[in-house]
Parts: sequence; C-alpha cells; structure tokens
Amino acid sequence: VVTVHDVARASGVSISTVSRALTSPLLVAAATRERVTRVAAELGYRPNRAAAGLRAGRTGTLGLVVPDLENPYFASVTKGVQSRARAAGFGVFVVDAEEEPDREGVETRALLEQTDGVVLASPRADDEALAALLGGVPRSAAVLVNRELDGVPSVVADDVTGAALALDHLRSLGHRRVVYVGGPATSWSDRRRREGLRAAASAEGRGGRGASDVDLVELGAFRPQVAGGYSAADLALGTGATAVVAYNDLVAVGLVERLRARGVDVPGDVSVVGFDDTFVATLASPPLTSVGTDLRAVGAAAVDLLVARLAAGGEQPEVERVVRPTELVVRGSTGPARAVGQRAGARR
Amino acid sequence: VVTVHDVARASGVSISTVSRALTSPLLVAAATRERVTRVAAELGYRPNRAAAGLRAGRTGTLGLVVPDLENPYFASVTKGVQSRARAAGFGVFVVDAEEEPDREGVETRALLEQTDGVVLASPRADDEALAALLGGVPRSAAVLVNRELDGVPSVVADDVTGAALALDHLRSLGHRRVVYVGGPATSWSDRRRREGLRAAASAEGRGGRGASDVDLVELGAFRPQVAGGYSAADLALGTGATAVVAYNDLVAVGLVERLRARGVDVPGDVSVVGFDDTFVATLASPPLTSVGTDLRAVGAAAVDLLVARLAAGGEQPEVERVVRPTELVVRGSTGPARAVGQRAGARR
DNA sequence: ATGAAAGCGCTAACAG
DNA sequence: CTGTTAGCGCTTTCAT
Repeated sequence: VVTVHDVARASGVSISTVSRALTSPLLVAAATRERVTRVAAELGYRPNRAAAGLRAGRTGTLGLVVPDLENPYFASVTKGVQSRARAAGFGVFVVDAEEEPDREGVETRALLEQTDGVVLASPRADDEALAALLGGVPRSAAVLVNRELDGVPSVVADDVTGAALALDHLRSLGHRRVVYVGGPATSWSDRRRREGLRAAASAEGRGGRGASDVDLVELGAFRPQVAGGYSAADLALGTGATAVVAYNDLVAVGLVERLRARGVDVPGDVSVVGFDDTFVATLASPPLTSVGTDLRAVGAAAVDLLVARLAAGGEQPEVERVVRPTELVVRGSTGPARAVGQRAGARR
Repeated sequence: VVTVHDVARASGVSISTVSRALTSPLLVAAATRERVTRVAAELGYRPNRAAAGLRAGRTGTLGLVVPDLENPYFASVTKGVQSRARAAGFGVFVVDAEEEPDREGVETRALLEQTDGVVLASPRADDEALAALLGGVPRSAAVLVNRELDGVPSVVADDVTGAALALDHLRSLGHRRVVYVGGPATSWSDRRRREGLRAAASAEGRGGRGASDVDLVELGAFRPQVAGGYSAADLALGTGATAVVAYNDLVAVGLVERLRARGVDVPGDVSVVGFDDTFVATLASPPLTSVGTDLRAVGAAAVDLLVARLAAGGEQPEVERVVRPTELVVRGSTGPARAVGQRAGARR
C-alpha cells in the first residue's frame, strides 16, 4: 500500500505538503501541488480514510438505516443516498434493521459514533424512543427521512397534498364514496395520508357544490404488504365504496387481487389508487394509479442536509424540514365511477 | 465519546488491559476481565473501528458492489450480505455502480483498499478487466457473486440445473417447442442458462423416447427489463413455440404483457417461465413460474467465504466455489401445451 | 497477568 | 509556502 510517505519521498517534499496538496490545494504553491498530485496518481496513492478520520475527527462516512432493503421504497432511497454521498466524497454504511425497532436503535447508536452522520429512513421507533435516541447527538448529525420530529432535520414527501390529489382525482371520476385502507397505526405517513384525504373529502369539490360531496370511509391498520390488501378487500367492498385508496402499492396489489378473485373488475367496478409509485405500480395489472415522489431525490436531499450541517461545523443552521413534492401518476387502475346498482355480479 | 482511557481509569487498570479484556479475553484474569467488561458497558463504551483497524491492519468493514440496488435481485443479495456481515461483526460499505463497468472498477479498487474484503455481485466487467482488477489483491480479499473467474472464490446459483428443471417442467406439460428469450450477451448467467436449456433439450425426455423430443429456439440479446420482454414477445410468438423461458422475471413480465395485448392467453396459449424468482414473480398476473435461489443465502455465503479467508490469514485456503441450489417454483404462468392449431385467434 | 511504550496513516497546529 | 511535531484511539510487542 502506498502512503503519504511514499508520495512525499517520490516528489521530494514533506508528508504534510503532500497532505495539504491533496486536501487543501489552496495552501500550497501551484507548481508543488501539481507535482505532488501527479506523483500521487502515478503511484496509485489512495488516502486511508480510517487514518484521515482518526486524526481529523471525521470519518468520511455516512450511515443509513432502513427498515427493509428488499422494500422497493427503501431500495430507491438507498440508491439516492448512496449516489449523492459518493458525489460528496462520503462512503455509506448501510444497515437493514429488519423492521425491528430495537435493532434500529442499537444500529443507529453505533452508526452515530462511527460515522459523520446518519440518515434514518422511516424509523419504526415511536417519538419518545426516537427523541431519546437522537437527543444528545454531539458531533454526529442525524437526518430523518419520511418522518418528522422536533429538533431533527428531515426530508419527507408531501403526502398530505398527494392524498388530496388522489381524492380529487377520484372525485372527478364521479366517485362519491371512497374508502381508505390504512397501514400500521404507528406509521407516520399513514397519519399524513389520512389527513390529506380527510381535508380533501371535506372540502368542496371542483364543481363548487358548496358542501362536501365525497364520503370518506377509513379502515384500520392493515399490514403494509400484499397480504394486508388481500385481507382488507372484502371489508372495503362491504362499505359500498366505488373507489379505494391504499396505504401503499403493495396493499393496492393485494386489494386488486382479491377483488378480481371475487369477480369485481378493476377499474370497471372499483377504482384503486396506490401510494409510493414504486415500480410495483407499473408491474401490476392493471398498472396502478399511484401517488409518488422521486425517492432517489429524497435520499439525495437527506444527504445534502447532512453534508451542509457537517460543513457548517459549530454554528449549526436551523433545523431544516424539506418537503418534497408528490405527484399523482394515473394509470389503469382508476376509471369512471359506475352508477349505483350498476355493478356487475360475481363473474368467472 | 468514551475511550479506552475512560474505561481504564474507571476500572483501575491500564488501557492495554482494557483492550485485551475486550478483544482477547483469554489473556486477562477472569476477575479483571469481568470488571472491565462491566465498567465498559456502564460507561457505554464503543470501540472506534477506525482506530482499531488503523493499528491492527483490519478495518472491520466489508465492501459490496452491486450494479443496481433497485433491482430486487441485488436488493436481496445486499440484504443477505448485510445481515451476515453484521452477525460476524463487520460493517458494510454498499456501492451502487449504476450498471457502469467503469464505476464498478473504480469503486471496487477503492473498496479493496479501504476494507478487509469485498463482495462483487454480478460484475459487468469482462473477464479480462475483472482479472486485472482482482489480480494483485494483496491483503484484501474479494469474492464474486453470480460470476466465476479463475483464482477468485465465488458463490453462484446452479442456473444450469435450474434451466434444465424449467425445460423438463415444460416438457412434462407437453411442450415440444420452447423458445428462450435471452439477456445481455455479456451476461455470465445468460450463458449458463442457455447451457442448461440446451443440455436438457437435447437429452431424452422422461418418457425415454430415445431421441430429443423438444425443440429449443434461442433468441438473441434483449435488455433484462420489462421492456426487453415486451420487445421479444412477437419474435418469440413467431417461432411457433408454445412455451417461453425468459432471461429473468422482468423479461417474463414484459412478455406476458405483450402476449396478452395481442390476445394470446398465458398460460392458455403460451406458457412463460421466469428466472430469479424475485417477488416480481409473485406480483405478476398470472404469478410467474420461476427458477430461483435463496438470494439472501447467496449473499450470506459470500460473506462466509470472505470471513473465512480473513480468519485464515496467511495460509489462504484454496479457492472455493460455492454453488447454491436452484429450484423451480411453479405458479400460474405455465400450463399444459395446447395441441397444434388449437390456439385461439386474437381476442378482445 | 499486567503496564509502558511504540506506532498504524494521516491531519493540524506550530514554527519557520 | 513548507517542514517539524504532536497526536487521533486503539492494538501490540516488550518488559516486568
């Protein structure tokens, strides 16, 4: 392995000049800098991050904790974090907490001490535990993704608006009774999505009829998986709603599956809207209308926040809350509401 | 941050004893060891990996390079690597090479020097470049996943057998003309899958009719995405085959999509088999029959290999090649071959 | 069995 | 602008 000493010897300067030439180019004469840089390249010198960090107090590393890497949602966030971090010169320690709040806590704590900062995506811990975890963060910084907490910078998608978009879309298709198949009670986004739906449902429609014209029925906590949607389908159908908004794309897929099995056509008889707009939405049949956001951009924004705080050093900027726009992507799973009583019976 | 010094002071011993008590328990008196351990826990001491590695020459870190984190295949491998590495006390640097061979090379090289070892999943580089990259690996170890190369330990799925299973399955359903919609020409697994299909096609059927009873038609390189399958569908149909084996699940989904759009029923008119058995296979409609392997186990096995080599130190064990079993998961996309001429015309 | 001391590779004062 | 000198936190001889 080639070290600063090798480069120093080969270019006839001291090791500190090598270090400076490579990390603070402005502090060394142009000629020297150029020579050192060239020699370093020739020798294939690569600074040892661990050593650099040990002395400088930084590690050049960021941590990322996600609940489940196999979930496309987090895969995208991870990709965004990874990519932006690399561009900023940081390596990324990725940890999969396997949906366990305890592991999440332990791993986050460990990362906070071994990295310059950590991105915590959709933490499963409750507010109290989270506050305790991130409370006395000294030199390391933490940024939340898809979750907000007092005093902690965060990047979230504008789910409230997104949910409203979904409801307005259904309203414009003539749906007057919409059911929401919700996710885990502890889910922060679930709360936001409900909020948005309620607000949009109680607001006047575009038609300006003066009073709310859409009934919103909210269903309880279902598992955020295909199985959850499958389980919820009969209940949803029983409400007499002509449209369903699902907690996420997977739930939507489960809903569609069960509805079809019962002979209910989507979108002919019932429209279904998903959330997150992961590639699952495009794969499903029919392809799902879904509310999504650019998840890689979310991850990248989180890194930006982190890097900004690190660069700021002592004088921390005020706690920033980035809200990324959401958009409704209309695909084949939503269509005009069928007039009441017009629904076809079970087929097949 | 609490360091060895703090623990040493609080427990009345020297820092070297603390270090030993925590890393080589056998070298210190039971009583001392216990006290130090307890104090360390009370103080919430967490060893600084960078510092430990600097002196000891290890980093306690593994690297993982994948072509695309959003690809469910690699998401699973990553999960397996992450999980096993953690269990073995290693952190994992994850790098997404974004399908670019150049970045792959650069990142791998960087990781090789900053970590104790790296797992290289499905490298896109050709044999030559790969050999150059991994050739003079000094102290760091490298393990390949889903790829083999002389002198480098690897973990691969038994795609040859898997492909044969798929073909036998189709044969048993009465299919006598099967088309393979292949992936990128540079893909190592593509070659193995073709091999397996050819071998099975040219072998006698279960019926022991003495001569090959299945025609295998191989189609050229298609993009390993849904779009690739969509593009290949018409060509595949034109061969007169009653069954299609796709390079992977995504391609299979694209095939099904286009076939259906043309009024060809799956599996009624044509059977389709995917590869990898990612969750895409379960989400598709109909759910895909697919050849898969436990990808998390693949990732875990790669870490095992790496850790074993690291533990071995000087006397490196011989180059191991782990071949993980594949299995055929039969779902709704395959069915009995329809008698010739019986295929229904375009519907809908 | 334990302590003292010497660095791992690098950066950050501190002097020139 | 550049060289010298201390260490960062830890492991590991080398003594004892």
